[in-house]
Formats: sequence, structure tokens, C-alpha cells
Amino acid sequence: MPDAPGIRARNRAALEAEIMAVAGRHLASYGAAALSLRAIARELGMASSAIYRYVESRDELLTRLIIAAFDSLGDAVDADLEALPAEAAPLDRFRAIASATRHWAIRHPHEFALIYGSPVPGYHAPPERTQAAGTRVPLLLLGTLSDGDVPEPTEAEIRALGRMAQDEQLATFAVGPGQLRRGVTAWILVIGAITAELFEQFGRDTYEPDAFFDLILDDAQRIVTG
Amino acid sequence: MPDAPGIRARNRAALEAEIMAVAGRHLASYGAAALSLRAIARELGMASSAIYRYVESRDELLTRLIIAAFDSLGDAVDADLEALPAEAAPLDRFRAIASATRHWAIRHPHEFALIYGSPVPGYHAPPERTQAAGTRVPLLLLGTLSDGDVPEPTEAEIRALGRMAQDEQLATFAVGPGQLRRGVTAWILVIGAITAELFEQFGRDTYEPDAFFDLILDDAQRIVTG
DNA sequence: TGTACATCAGTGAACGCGCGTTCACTGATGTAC
DNA sequence: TGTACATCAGTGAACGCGCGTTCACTGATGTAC
Repeated sequence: MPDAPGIRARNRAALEAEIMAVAGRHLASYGAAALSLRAIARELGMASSAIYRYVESRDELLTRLIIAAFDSLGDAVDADLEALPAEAAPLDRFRAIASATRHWAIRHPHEFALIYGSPVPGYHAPPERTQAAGTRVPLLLLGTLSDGDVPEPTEAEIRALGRMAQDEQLATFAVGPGQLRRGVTAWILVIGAITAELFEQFGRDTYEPDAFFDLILDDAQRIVTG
Repeated sequence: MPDAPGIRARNRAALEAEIMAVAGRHLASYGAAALSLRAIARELGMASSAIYRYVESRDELLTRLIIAAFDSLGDAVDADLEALPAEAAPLDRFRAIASATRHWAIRHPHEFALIYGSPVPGYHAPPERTQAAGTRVPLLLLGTLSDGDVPEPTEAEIRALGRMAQDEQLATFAVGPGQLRRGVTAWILVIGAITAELFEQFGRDTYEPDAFFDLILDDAQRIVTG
């Protein structure tokens, strides 16, 4: 039987949580590139070397922050989905997922940049650790698509999907290759629109992002429904 | 009458060009975040302070590199367009522009990240200097769209475009608000697909980017033709 | 054509800053008998 | 229950590195008379 955690274990868990909280705040305020183990230690009032009892390296901390960002996004999307009436149509769920993603991104621009922007210089995320968290929302989105009323996938579509079109993969996606390819394209459009808005690719105050995103969703739905 | 340039002016022009060339190489190799005035000076065998005779500051150099990247992309697109037969259909020109953009991005990932990825930490590009270069390719793309066979713009579209839908602006775009909005959406999809590919948002070797991009272009064209 | 002066390019030292990571060490907490 | 030992958290100094930017200065190029 496991002992109740001693004072050491409790302290460790508490400090670990505090470190992640401070790291998250620094990420949110200054961005991933400026993330510094020394700065985090300073804010916690501990020696810079002490951090290494909790975090292997800066890269490891970045990996954890990436996973945390994906989780935060996933939770936000889940919350918005639950606010929907149970009988909401699939396309309404689709819109809710995309809108929740956009609103999360607006509230957490640096987190969004971390997971959907340029890679952090000198760091490469280990896919085996980030993948599960990273596919959570795209999978939700695919879940709103049904195969019924959509044309047979073309040869070109199956070829384009490559490994994604293999049977084991398709099982986790729960849609056929045609809808998978459409769903991925729609997701690209959604993320692209959010990116353009956040990174101001068309300048500042040149258009109305709220209204524009609505129209983006119309196009995304047309992509998905064929 | 302007004098022939003296030896000093010639040296200055030559060194200025050399500095930009080295800066470009460093950007291409290590990315914008790692760009360092000292490193450039070192490579040119000059004192780190000497760079300041040619470049006001690191930010100024970044601004020049952004403009250079947009120009490089624009030149690449122009070249591919010229290789097209003169009677090529607008939609073929559309595809050529998008494909040229993608191929340029694959050849110049760090330049692409500089202009379409997350902002460089601690730097904000002055729009009045980068805008002209930045709109060059999008304007080419809009140039392939005609208004004729497209439905009247909706109220929602005009609202979403905001300032972009003002008359002076529309004149420079040479299309009506309906096509403008469709063209911008298509461009977002194209850039989003390139971003997803380069930044490996769906992991490595999970799909076939060449074939997938072809299908993306089909969707982009459907967006544009209504 | 020659001379006096102004402009400019480039130097080297310095300021002040920050970073990730390692290491030998102290003192507190936990464990086995 | 008490004691000896092992584990762990946290310290502070250090290594080795890099950066942007400023400044007083030298020597070469250009210009006005």
C-alpha cells in the first residue's frame, strides 16, 4: 500500500507546480524565445541551479509547455462544446470548435505561437511526447464530420494522405480518407486565418477579424461538405 | 551633373552589399532570432563596431531582411509566371503563383518564417516600410481574379473587409469586394498549407505534401470561383 | 598644382547585460534495523 | 524508540559563452580655395 506522501513529496509536488505556473506566465508575457530558467528561479527566490532538481533542461521545460498549451486549448474547446445544446448539429459543433480555438488563441497569443508558429530556435519538439496532446482538437473536429453524404475519395486524395490513409490510422480518425482530407484542409484554413489575424499578416486594423472569421467558417464548411 | 562615384562611394556600396549578403546567409542558416551584428562583422573580418557605419541597429537590419525576403519571393513568382504561355488561363496563373510561393518557401524556410511565421521577439516591423514589398504577391494573385462570373458581394462580406472595402483601396486591388474577400481567403489557405508543411504541424512524413498541395489548390480555386 | 581643412571608415576597448549548465558542498528529511 | 546511514533539496561560485551599442581615436579620402 502506498504511504501517504511525506512532507518532502508534498513540497516537491507544490514547487513543481509553482515552477510550471511561473514558466507559463513568462511564456504568456514574453514568448517562448525569451524563456529563461534563471529568470524563473529568480522569481521563485531560489538559486538558479536549484531549478535543475525539477527540470532537466530548458528544452525539457519547453516540451512541457507545449503539451500544457495543447491541453489548455483542448480544455477551452471542450468547455465551449459542453455549452452547446446536446442536439446541436455537427456543423454547429464544427463552428464551435473553430471559434473556441480562435478565442483561445486571442487570449493566449504566445501559446498559440508556440504550437502553431515558427519553431523555437535551437529546439525541436519530440513528437512522441507532443503528438497526443496536439491531435486532441483536430480529432474533435474530425469527429463532427460524417462520411455519409460525401463523394467517394478520389485516387488523388488517397495518394495525398500517404501514411494517414493507412487502416490503423483511419481507425483513430473515425472517418474515411475523403473526409479526413477535407477535414485537414478545413483545419489548415482555420489555423491559417487565426495566424493571419494574430501575426497581423494583413496589417493592423485593415479588416474586421470577427466578421471575416465567420466567412472563413462558411468556406471551411463548404470544403468539408464537398 | 553627378560625378562618377569616387573610390570611397564605391567601397561603401560594395561593403553594404556584402553585409546584406552575409546577413542573408546567416538568416538562411540560423534563422532570424539568431541574427547577430557581431557575427556578421566577424565573418567580414571587421570590428564589431564598424557595422554601425552601415546599419543603424539590429532592428533596422531585420527590417531590410524582411523587405529582401518579400522581394525574393516576388521575383521567384514573377519568374515562374513568365515561364507560363502568354495565353494561360487566369486559374492557371493562380496555381502558378501559389506553387511558386510554396517552392520558394521550401527553398527558403527561414525567410518564409520571417515574413509569415511568429514575429521575431522584441522586434516589430514598421508597416510603412514593409507593406509595399509584402503586398506584391497577394496583388498578383488578386490580379488573376475577375469579377464577371461571381455573385454580388454580400453585406457580410463588405462588413468583414472593413477598411479594405473602401474605394481608394479597392482601386489598387482592381477587383470588387466579393472577389477581394475570396482572394484573401484563398491566400490564407495557401499560406496556411505551406506553414503546416514547413513547420510540420502534422508531424514528419505523415502525408504527401506535393500531392496534398495540389488538392489544396483545387479547394482554393473553388473558394475563388464561388 | 598644392595646401588646409572637413569628412568619413574602421579600430579596439569598454559597459552592462544575460544565459545554460556543472559541481562540491551543507543541512534537512526519510528509512532500515 | 533510537540510532546510523542514505537520499534528497537547495546553495553559491564558477565556467564559458554571447550579445548590442557607445566612444575616443587614427589614418585615409575628398573638397575648396
